[in-house]
Amino acid sequence: MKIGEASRLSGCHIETIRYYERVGILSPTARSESGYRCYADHHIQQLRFILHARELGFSLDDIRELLSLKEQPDLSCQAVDSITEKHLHGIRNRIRHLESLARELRRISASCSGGHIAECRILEALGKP
Amino acid sequence: MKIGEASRLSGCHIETIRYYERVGILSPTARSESGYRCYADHHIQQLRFILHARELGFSLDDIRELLSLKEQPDLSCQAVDSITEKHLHGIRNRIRHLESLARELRRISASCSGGHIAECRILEALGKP
DNA sequence: CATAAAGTCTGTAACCGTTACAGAGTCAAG
DNA sequence: CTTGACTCTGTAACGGTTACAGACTTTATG
Repeated sequence: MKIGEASRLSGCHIETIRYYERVGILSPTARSESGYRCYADHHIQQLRFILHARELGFSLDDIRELLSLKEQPDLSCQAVDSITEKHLHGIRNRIRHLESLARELRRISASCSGGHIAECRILEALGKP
Repeated sequence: MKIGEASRLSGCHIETIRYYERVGILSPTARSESGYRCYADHHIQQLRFILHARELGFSLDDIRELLSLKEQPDLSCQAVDSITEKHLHGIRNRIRHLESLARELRRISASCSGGHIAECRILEALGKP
């Protein structure tokens, strides 16, 4: 199967598929006589895996590791857990950070009483150290 | 004042200061005979403004606009409000998105009962479309 | 069978906001 | 005069794509 069909089946953009192969996330593909990439079912599965993991915010490095763990069925799944936990932790940190930004922004924003730029409390607040 | 002192006073890295000037966020600087950039107080204030706005997650484009609004004291501060609101809105969206990722990750993660990779529910879940 | 249209290839650059580095020049203190 | 700290320019890297340009191949239509 060629890249267009792989793209339709996996949901990944064509350019992204080529990119994944280039950076070693996706297994190398065979090539047709004319140089076209040939995809097999396991490529589609990998692409779906990558897509879903990306949607969940995993980095390509994480995904690379998850895919390589997947190849070793006898290993304990502790490593998988740990990657997942670390990622979840990172997400929670980002949420906390964004929440504190939102609080600060609301505070600053609430101080505006709708006059002219000269008396704008928002700009004033942003200028403070 | 030279860039080192501007950096110390503003809290921005030297490289970042030069970058801000290059992309037109920071006002152009005068140059000494030997080509060194010369900073005045208003540059320091701009840099502090930029730094604080960046810490609050505003994009450089937003900041460019905020700084240009700041130069027009007679305008209504509605434009400032609207940039702030839009940014706050974006942050809330990102929070919601991250929260849904976190929920999904917890769900997936909870399904793991600690066996081998072969039966790993996390990897299985990630492989599903 | 010729041609047009769609698909694919490679290589390169753009996006954002920095940061880092190389190699050259400048300035102040000892 | 030399050493060290500072600054300059230009370029490339980071992550994760996406978007080209220009060449080639395959498929569909006349």
